[in-house]
Amino acid sequence: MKSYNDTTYAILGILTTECKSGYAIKQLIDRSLQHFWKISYGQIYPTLKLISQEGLAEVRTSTSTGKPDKNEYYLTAKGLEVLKNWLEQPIEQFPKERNEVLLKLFFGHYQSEESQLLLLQNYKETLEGRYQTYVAIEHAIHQETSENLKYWLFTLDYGKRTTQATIEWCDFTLEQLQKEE
Amino acid sequence: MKSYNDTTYAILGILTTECKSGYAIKQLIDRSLQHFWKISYGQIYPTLKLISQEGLAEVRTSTSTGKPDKNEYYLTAKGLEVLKNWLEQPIEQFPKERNEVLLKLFFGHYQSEESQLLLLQNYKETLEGRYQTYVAIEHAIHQETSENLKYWLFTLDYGKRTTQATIEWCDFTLEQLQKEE
DNA sequence: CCGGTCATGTAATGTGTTACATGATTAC
DNA sequence: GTAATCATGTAACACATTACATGACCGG
Repeated sequence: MKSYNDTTYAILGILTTECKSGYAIKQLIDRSLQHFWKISYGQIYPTLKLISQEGLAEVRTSTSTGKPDKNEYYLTAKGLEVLKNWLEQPIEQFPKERNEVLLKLFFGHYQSEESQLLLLQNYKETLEGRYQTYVAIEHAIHQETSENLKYWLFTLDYGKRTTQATIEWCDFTLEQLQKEE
Repeated sequence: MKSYNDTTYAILGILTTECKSGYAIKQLIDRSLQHFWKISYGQIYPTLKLISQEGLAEVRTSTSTGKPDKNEYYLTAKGLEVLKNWLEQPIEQFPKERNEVLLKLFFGHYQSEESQLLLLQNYKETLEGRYQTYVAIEHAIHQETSENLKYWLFTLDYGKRTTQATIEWCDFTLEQLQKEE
């Protein structure tokens, strides 16, 4: 079976939900998957074009008053098959992040103490904001009765746990840095 | 001040250590920074060329018997200044990872149970291996008396804490998945 | 009338990976 | 002899970001 990149599979997966237009896909990712996936319009629209060219989805243009026209993509049987096949494949390369905060801290010897503290304080604030977002999403989707709910909660739990651990690391590291002053 | 990409700053930072050749840089990153940074030779060698062209480092070729020649790059005053300047700049965009495991789990409704379990079990094993690596590095560098030691331990602590939290999430999620069978 | 949201798309650029090419030495 | 480590580099390709371009509607 022909293989595509992860961006394509992500979009294919989202097309199984209520989100069927480029704009809606961007929104869903930014609002609900932002802690483990990101995407730009520059990827979405060309990929949607590819998906329909490959016969993985059908385009239907829907018009509604008061809003611009939108192109909605509906998965075909072939599209669903490609998605399911990808889901069954093992992952060869487990994710390796690239974290600029850690990179700067690694070279902390050449950095001023103010910058070190500011770096970690800002990171911590960002993480606390994220944590609150996860809690808010959790409450919001708990109402739903989708088949997907269970899995969505798993990914939220991942976000909460790793964010919490990182916040604790920030606290500990800040403490260590301030102790020596 | 002219700005460069993070890869360039990462290399500039490493040139402050004992690692001064392309090969040594690759080794250091793969062995000690692998939980928050990664790089390929296809980035290293062109970037080193850029760094010397910009006058941020000087190249000296060292010959030793039994080994190929190597090009060693020594930071110039300008190079150190550029590095320090970057370290003082705040981070605008805090890291957002892209995690294929979570992406697949998010679409778990379309995945077989075996695949779900295998995905998480493999992920967990990988994480446990990583954790052991961090512990090993921690022991290895504890001997050193470098000025950098403190900061290196902070980044290792980050690795350990977030990996541990993710392992616990794997356990919890696996339990939930198996409960329903 | 201005900013926000809805909506689609392209082009240029930036960044990263992979495959290829080369070749010496060392240890088994 | 053959695999591993040391060592450098390029070219093709894959992938992602950003800026640009367009335009309607709605609320204040």
